Amino acid sequence: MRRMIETLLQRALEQLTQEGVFPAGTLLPFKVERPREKNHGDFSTNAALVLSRWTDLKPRALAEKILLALSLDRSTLADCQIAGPGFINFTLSTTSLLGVITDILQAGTQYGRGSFGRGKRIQIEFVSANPTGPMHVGHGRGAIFGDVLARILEASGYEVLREYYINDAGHQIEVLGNSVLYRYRQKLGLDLSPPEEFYPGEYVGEIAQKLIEQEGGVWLSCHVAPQPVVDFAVATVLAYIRQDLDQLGIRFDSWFSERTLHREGRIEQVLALLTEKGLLYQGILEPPKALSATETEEWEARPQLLFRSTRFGDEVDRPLQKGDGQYTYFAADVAYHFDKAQRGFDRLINVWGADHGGYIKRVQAALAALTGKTDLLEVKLMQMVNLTRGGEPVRMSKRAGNFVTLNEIVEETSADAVRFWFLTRSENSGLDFDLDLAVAKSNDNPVFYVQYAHARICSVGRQLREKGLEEGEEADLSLLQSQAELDLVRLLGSYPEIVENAAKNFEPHRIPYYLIELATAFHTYYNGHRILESDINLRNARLKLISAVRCVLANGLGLLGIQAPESM
RNA sequence: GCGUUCGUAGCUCAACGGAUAGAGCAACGGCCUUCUAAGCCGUAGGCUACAGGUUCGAGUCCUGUCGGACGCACCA
Repeated sequence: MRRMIETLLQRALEQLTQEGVFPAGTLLPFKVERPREKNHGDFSTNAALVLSRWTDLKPRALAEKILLALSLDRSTLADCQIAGPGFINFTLSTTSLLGVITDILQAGTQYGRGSFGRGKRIQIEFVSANPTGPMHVGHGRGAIFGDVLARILEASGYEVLREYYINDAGHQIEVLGNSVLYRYRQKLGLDLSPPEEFYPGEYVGEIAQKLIEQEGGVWLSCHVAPQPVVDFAVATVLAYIRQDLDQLGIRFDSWFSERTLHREGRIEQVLALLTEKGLLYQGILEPPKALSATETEEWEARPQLLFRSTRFGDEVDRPLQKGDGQYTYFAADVAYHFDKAQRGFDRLINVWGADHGGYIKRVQAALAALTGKTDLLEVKLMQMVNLTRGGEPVRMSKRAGNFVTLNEIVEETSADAVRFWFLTRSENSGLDFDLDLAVAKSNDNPVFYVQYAHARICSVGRQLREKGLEEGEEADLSLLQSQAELDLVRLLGSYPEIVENAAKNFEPHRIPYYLIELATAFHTYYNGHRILESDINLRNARLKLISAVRCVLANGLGLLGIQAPESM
């Protein structure tokens, strides 16, 4: 419907160009959108406002001309008026408005799906939590965001690959291995002092126990974790992570191991490419400004292998090798992102925590250097989750082992509740998660409100059958005339645009907000109108309407990975 | 110090550069002999942190100030 109005306007503008109102060949941008205020019609365009600068006319005068040039079909567009500073507002005829009910019932689960992403491949990397411990709430936010974004993009026609980057190389992994080995030897009766660095969480002991059960005391005499122990530890932690993800209904298409980059010499390959381009050099970095005076004194200037990321907008050049000659995490990440680029995706999305914000420029610099493309990668930063209990902040530290795991939270509440809670904020605003509120399953979490609307509609269906009645195949929709009914229909009609906007802007939170609005409109309607009227025609028309509502609620909840219960 | 990001009702948050800035919670007052009251209706609550600028039009874009969060080699 919006497209139709756009086309109509386009034609009118072409005509006006021929008449000399606009200079020939000018680009004439304008927008058609649904006005917030409902007495501004069903659709509205800012064309006259935006385009008046190309003419001598005032916006309202130009709007007059556009209006005259429009060839309107009165059976679809009942009214068309100039309002405010020069908006042109379109009002649909009731027949055409009510038509969406039929559209929805025909399309079913397909309603709201779009095709603008068709033929494009998009990769989304998310979670990528280090396999050194269970997932915590912060990971959960990224996990849910990434999962829902993927679903929304798929619903828009994209081919989406969900990938998890496993940081299974580096110092942290050694620490994990040594932590497990320490517990393992302790459990087997050795009296030991803990290693200098180790993870204290309970899960470390569990892994050690499993190791004993599986392999007995073969590693008892080791002081440093041998590779098989490290591998065992990583594999077990990854299994925990998969469990947590399963519990939230999140799956990945691809698990990419950092270690393979090292093992297959991929880092050397990408460094060779950068060398060819003259972007590597041995240099000495300035001490960071953040250091205090004493820290600056301790700063050890040493030559390192550096990448000229400043040429691509980064603040300083970035080291690719550590003092001991090992590659930095960044070096592996350059190789990883080059690999992604070579896999031929049209777009890459990374979902990262806000604490990685300072990392974006250098990765984009690396991609720009290697591929020449500057807009291939989009990074969505998830702001921090502040965990509170009864309003008091809960301090979390992996080092101290006192963090609250994602698993605990999901168990205490539900996957649906956690999903909705996280999704009803835009990703770049901080998020407070109060354990007591979430556990209370109160109305503070509107997921129940939306689900309840769905359950209520299903309940009407049950009532209908209990009374031995049937929903008619055909219904006279023109009987739907009340304000509440038309409001509901308007909302139903806007759903596809909501999904499209969510996909285009990478903003999943638009869906839950829409669903709350739709549920509100439904609850209002339900309280004021009886569906199971004695008049069969009215009843059938209303049944069609609420079936359409049920369908959109189910589709929307489906996009969020949330259940649409038939009863509550 | 530099960078990123945020600042909207008492609280938690919405608002593709559009028209009179909206929800939920909390507060107050109503609605269950009828399809689920996990619901509905109403009242109250705002100089969108502050000051300039761009625009026909700014919570939204630009500059500055104030305040919070996150980050700033040799971790990942």
